[in-house]
Amino acid sequence: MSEFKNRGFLLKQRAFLKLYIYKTIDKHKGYASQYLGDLRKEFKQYGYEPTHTETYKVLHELTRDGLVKRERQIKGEKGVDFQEIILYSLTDEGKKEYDLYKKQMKVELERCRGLLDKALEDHYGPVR
Amino acid sequence: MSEFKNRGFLLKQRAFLKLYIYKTIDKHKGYASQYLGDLRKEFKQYGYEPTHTETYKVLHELTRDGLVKRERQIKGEKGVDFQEIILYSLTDEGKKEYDLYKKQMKVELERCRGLLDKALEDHYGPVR
DNA sequence: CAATGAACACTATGTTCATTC
DNA sequence: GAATGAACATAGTGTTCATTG
Repeated sequence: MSEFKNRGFLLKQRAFLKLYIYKTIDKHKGYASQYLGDLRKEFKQYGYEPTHTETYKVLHELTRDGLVKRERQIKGEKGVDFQEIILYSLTDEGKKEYDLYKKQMKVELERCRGLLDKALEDHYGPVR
Repeated sequence: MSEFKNRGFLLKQRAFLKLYIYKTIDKHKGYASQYLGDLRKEFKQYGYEPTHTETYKVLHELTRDGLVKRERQIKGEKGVDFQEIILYSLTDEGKKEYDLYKKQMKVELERCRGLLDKALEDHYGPVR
C-alpha cells in the first residue's frame, strides 16, 4: 500500500516487475536467474531489458515480507556441475497478497495507460 | 537524441513534460507558472501533479539549447502589482527541434503503451 | 562459469530555501 | 504573495565487485 503512495507520474519499474514475478512464482517454482532470462526474452521487442539486480531486489523484498519461501537446491548433472540455486514459491500470505497486489496494479496500470493515451491524443490526434 | 538512449523501462517524466511544454509554447507565449498550473489542471484526474521545479528544468534546458527565447515582462495592473514574468517563445531552431522531438516521442510513447498493454493483457486477460 | 548477493555510483526527481517586485 | 530560481536531499535504478560451489 505504501507502494501506491506513488501518485505521481508513471509507475515504477519495481512494481511492474513484482507483478510479473508474483505471477511466475505462482505458476511454478523457479529461480531468479531463470525469471530474469524469461522476462528479458518477453520484453526484448519492447526495448526493455531488466537487470539482474532489480530482479533480486524484488525477490528479497518478497522474502523479507514473508510472501515467498526459499528453497535451496543443486542444479546440474549430479556430481559434475555443482550450482546452487534458490527456488521460490508463494506462502499462504503471499498468495493473498498477490491477489490484492494484482487488483491494485490493475488500477495503477490503467491510470498510466490513460496518461499515455492522453498524450498520444493530445499530440497526434484521435486517429492512430 | 541522447535523450532516447533511454531504452529501458518507461519514459522519463522530463521527456513527457517537455513535449507538452513545446506544444504550449508553440501555440502561444506564456510563462512558467502558468504552464504549470495548466498542466496540473489537465493531469489532476490522472493523479499526476508535476512540480514547479521540473517545469523550470525543462524551460532552462530549452533555453540553454537555444530552442526558446525569453522575454521579460511586468504583469498586473500598472504601478500597483509588480510581478516580473518571463515569456517564452520558440526560436526557429526550436520549431525544427520540436518537429523532430515530436516524431521521436510518438515512437517512444507508443513503445511504452505497448508495454502497459502487454502487462494488462498478461495479467488481466484480453477482455477489458 | 552460473548464480546469488552486496556495495557502490549515478540520475531523475522532489523538498526546501532564497530572491525579487 | 506570486513567480523564478538555486541548493540540497532522497529514491530508484544501474554498474561493478565479491563469493560460492
